[in-house]
Amino acid sequence: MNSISKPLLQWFDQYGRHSLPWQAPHSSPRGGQSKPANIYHVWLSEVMLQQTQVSTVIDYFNNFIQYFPTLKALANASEDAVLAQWAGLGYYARARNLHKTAEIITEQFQGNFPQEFEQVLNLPGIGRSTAGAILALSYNQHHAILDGNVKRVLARVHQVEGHYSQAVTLNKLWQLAEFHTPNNRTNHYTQAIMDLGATLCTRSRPDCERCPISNLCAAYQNNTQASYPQSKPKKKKPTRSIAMLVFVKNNKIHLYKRPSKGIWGGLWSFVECEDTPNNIQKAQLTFDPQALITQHLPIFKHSFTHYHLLIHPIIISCHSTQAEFYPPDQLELGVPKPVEKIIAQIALAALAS
DNA sequence: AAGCCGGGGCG
DNA sequence: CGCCCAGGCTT
Repeated sequence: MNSISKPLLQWFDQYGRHSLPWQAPHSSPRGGQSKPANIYHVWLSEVMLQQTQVSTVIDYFNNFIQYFPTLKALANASEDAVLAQWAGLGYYARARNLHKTAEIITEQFQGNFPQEFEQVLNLPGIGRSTAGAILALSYNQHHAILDGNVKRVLARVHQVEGHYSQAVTLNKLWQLAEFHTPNNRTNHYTQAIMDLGATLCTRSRPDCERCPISNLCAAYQNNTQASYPQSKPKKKKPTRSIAMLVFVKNNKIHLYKRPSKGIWGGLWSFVECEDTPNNIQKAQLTFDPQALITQHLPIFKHSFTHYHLLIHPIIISCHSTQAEFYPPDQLELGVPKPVEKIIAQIALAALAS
């Protein structure tokens, strides 16, 4: 069996992505880099890029390193300050683990990012693929990665049967990933196979005519590109309905910090309950017996990977509660996207009145 | 092995 | 509307 690494590396030198914000500047195509990669940047980008597309990450990455220029700065920040810059990116456990890892590295590794695979793998939020990517991209260590791009490329090259949510398929893909990863230029190869997946070997309409490894690709030879990777067995998504109670007092709104476990963990949100009159009344009275509903905003839908959420925002004015209230126009707290949406609507309504 | 965890973009 | 994205953690 032939490795795809040689033609892939050759293609990468000319057509790969060499100027992403987290890549070392002036990385020369062949033979090493004039400047070493900043492992803090590589680590941060790898975490941000988990289940998130490059185009989405770029702005968040640039903003994040403005606020937290170094690993030390990140470790010294509060979790809320980190979450505030992560808000909108999703999968908030990533941000909490990022912050925790910065603290661990500061305390246990004297502030230096570990260079041993097992140590990196043990850090929270870093699994097998991310650990391999960090060490390969930063130090040219010989490790395989297996992200969405690599899975798709290898599934096509080898016509791998089954979906990678099944352990058998995943193991096969890891074996193939390790087989193809070369001993030399592992850093460039790692970038190259991701670039190939992102720019040519795309999910729909792959550009096989420009692909440097089409002569090694079983799917191309058999014209079965559309059948790989095989699609995931689908399941129906349930729908839930909640009310978000926007308690207002002196032009400020009440928010509470959600528990780290569960949806929007660690972010700040409105009091919520099941969207029924009884539950709403109960929640309202519990918060403040004197509270009065002043407005119902239209119900809108927010979808997750595994369920749909119908959100019914209700504006409630109150007076006699001791709870914390915050000025909506200068929040320094991370809030979920739907909360941000509701706050924007309130601001508009206030402007109109 | 399966479920959970966001938000956006695309066909 | 369904699918997937530079996945990892929990159950």
